[in-house]
Amino acid sequence: MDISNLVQDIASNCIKVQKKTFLPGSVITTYMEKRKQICILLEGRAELIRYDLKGNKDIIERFNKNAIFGEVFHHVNTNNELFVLATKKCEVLLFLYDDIRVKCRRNCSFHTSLVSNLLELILNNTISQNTRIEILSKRSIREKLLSYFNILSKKAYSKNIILPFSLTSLADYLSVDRSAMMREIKNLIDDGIISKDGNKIKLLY
Amino acid sequence: MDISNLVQDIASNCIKVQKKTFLPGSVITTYMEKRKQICILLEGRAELIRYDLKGNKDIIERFNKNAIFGEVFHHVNTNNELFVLATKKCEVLLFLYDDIRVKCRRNCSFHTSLVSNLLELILNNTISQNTRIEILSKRSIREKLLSYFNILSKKAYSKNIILPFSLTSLADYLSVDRSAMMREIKNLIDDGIISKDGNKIKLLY
DNA sequence: TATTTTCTGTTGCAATTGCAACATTTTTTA
DNA sequence: TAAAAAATGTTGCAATTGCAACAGAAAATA
Repeated sequence: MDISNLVQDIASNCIKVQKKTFLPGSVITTYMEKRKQICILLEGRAELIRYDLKGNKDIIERFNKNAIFGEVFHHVNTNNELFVLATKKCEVLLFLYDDIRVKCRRNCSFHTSLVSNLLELILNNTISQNTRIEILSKRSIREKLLSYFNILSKKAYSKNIILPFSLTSLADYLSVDRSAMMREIKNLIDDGIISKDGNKIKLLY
Repeated sequence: MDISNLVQDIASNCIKVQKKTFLPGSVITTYMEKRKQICILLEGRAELIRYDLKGNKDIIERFNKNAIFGEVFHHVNTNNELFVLATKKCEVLLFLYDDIRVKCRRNCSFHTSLVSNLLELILNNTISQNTRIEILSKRSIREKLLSYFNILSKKAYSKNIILPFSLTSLADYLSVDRSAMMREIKNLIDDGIISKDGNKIKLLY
């Protein structure tokens, strides 16, 4: 999908869509009840975070290019605020869901196209979410790892896969303790189920 | 959201949207690569299932009224087929994503409205998914339970909550062993954090 | 290039969890 | 309403996991 056309259109159209730049460390948005904001990350990297009761920083999600996020996608409560922080320089499209939904009824072609683009972005997001849920549903670290490796393998049409992020991030994604995950990876290697060279994994079954 | 208008419209319109009835036990759809089907459950109850390597029936998701599902939402592989089975009598709307996406560009008001409705359904689905992911991300059964109870409590604006499904289903939803969950619920009661009467839970903090 | 930060890898230990196997109660179905 | 099925509740035990605390390698930054 190409969002650049969309951005072009926006420049010459009516609804309240903002394009903004955020420097690393700055707050792109906060989620608070009933604002229904949608953001599209055109460029850069950001994190959805929350500070828990003990004051620990809790990274809930990481966003890369083409990610779509915002409070419309979350059940937000007043007493646990969520922030989106830029971790690299970000270009972001910001608008309100209601602006899209309501004005669409006027049958303006631009909005139709925006909704259609939106649909595609959200759909991609949904697929990733379903994948993650399926992995998180597994009961053991071993099953989580294998399930994740299988998905990567099928996407790549190969038994040789390259982890798209660091092992530390992988542990976050699988939502398990990193050292326990490392131990389990070692077990998988010892059991002859996989082999590993850096961030390259080979499935041996 | 009211989907009945949408269904009415469909009767008098052009795209290939089917409305079908399924009896309990029958297969509503199977997910196979690259068909991009979308289904909306107007009435009834269904389950997304898979048979794992050992032949165990694996319930991946449960669908109720207004649920939206279909292979567009999943990364599907040829060798692990997914089925949607009706568990009660179901009324289902079936169509292909591409039929919606492509014809929308012709700027027909019905399709615009369908896409807009679709957007809303998918958005609801995304919110549920994010909620579930947040819960599944917790490392212990206790945290999972509390996190889930909190969400229910905030939705209900009350410390008194009613579980929307059985404890057995709750264990499935949290993706933990049922007996271990029961034990942890007892611990929460013993520690004076919650009280419980049947499917009614009271948060004591 | 030197220094700081992040990432990888490892281990012991205690706590949590899944599993299996029950009895009992409630709900559904014939 | 009787019988079957599903849900609840409980427990011991073994396996898995998280946690803490390291050391060394690699990457990022000044």
